[in-house]
Amino acid sequence: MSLPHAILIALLEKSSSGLELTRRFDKSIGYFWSATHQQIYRELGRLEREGQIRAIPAPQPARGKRKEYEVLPAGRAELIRWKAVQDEPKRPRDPLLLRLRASGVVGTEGLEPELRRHLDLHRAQLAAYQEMEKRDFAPPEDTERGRVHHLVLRGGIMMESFWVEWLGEVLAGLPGQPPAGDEAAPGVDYADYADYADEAAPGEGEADRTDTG
Amino acid sequence: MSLPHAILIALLEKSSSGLELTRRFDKSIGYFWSATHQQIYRELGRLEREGQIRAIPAPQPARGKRKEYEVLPAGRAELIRWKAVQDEPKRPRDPLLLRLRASGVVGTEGLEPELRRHLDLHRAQLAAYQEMEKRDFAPPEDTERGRVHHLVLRGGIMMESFWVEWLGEVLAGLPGQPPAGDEAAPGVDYADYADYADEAAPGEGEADRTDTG
DNA sequence: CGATGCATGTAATTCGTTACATGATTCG
DNA sequence: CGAATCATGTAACGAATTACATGCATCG
Repeated sequence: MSLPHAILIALLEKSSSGLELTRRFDKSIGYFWSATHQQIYRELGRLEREGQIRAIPAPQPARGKRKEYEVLPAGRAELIRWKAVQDEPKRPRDPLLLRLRASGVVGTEGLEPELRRHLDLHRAQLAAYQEMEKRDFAPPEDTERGRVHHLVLRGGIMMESFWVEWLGEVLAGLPGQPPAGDEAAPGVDYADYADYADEAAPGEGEADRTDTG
Repeated sequence: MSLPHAILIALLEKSSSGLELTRRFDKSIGYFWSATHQQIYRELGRLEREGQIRAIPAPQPARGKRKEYEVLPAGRAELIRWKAVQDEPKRPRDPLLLRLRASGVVGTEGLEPELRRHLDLHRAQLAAYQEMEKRDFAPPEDTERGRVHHLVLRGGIMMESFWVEWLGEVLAGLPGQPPAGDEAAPGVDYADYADYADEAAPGEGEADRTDTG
């Protein structure tokens, strides 16, 4: 539940209207926390009701009219509180990895173009980040915020590098049919293999479970 | 919307009961697609109603009794269809990155222990994956499924390596206060800076878009 | 004054999370 | 028998996604 905090951060960096926030969530902030305008308006309403932000009074407020929000002391306090909260790293949930794994049971047909497409997208995003780094972050960082933003951008760069590298490895390793043999290699049973990989638990080597063996 | 497909994959690899699936989703499959038993039971019900899977007939079915599911032809067909579907890479949504960015506006106090904790967790996960790789995947891969599982595991390894590397960089760069100066460096305005970083859009510099990739 | 784009919202649905409920099995 | 454990579920809620609705501003 971090969307309200993402909004507080964005507003502390610069007071904005709902649509401006939406635009900013398509750029820098959105590079690691995305949100649609519907989510944003809903949260803005909630945060205002709770007294964490307020709409800067306008001369003639009206429905379809621009409304700029700023963070109130309660909002800043909430963000400081939340900043130090502990929370477990979430397991990734990536459909592409799932599609790859599906290839293990129903074949790889049709997957390769999608892998290539993603590789291109990640390459482009990586190039964009590197361009930003070159342009916006010169070596001697002189503000706390500058250092932090640079570290976050480094995260984006390294994350995209990971994708580019891994997708390259997959594309190199996937279409390579077995050098001379067939699909079903001798002596290996599919179901057993699945069992094997599933049961190979990482740190549980000491406990010897007698029931399943 | 990939949970049903994750379940189809798991069941094709090995027919299982709901609880067995839950356990398997804590291991290999869960390393890139997590699910709780409540989600799993709900989906199993839905998939069965839709004729994609069936419960293997038991001698005496009863409520609290083990029920094993297997995939029906319709389910396999659906998985084959879904496997080739195009879909955009999702933007990451990571609270830790958000907390780091929050440090840019409300200070870094209290964040460092959390960063260290995550670093340790990712180091442990990386070690576990590397152990699995060493144990389960010898160089000459002889089945399609073996190759695929290995590539997926490589993804896990490289992803965890990314975290370890990046968190190391953050911990090295974060607490380093400005060598001799103060928080607010001369000549830099916070609001302008935020604006600057936000407006630095990636793909819009058509003028001199030097091809870096 | 009507069309277009900008800006702010509502509604419906689906997916994920948390808490709880109940039946079966095993073991002392 | 009763407690602990395994196994299968229900219910309620919150967050995210998708589709739709409405009001203002400008320009011809």
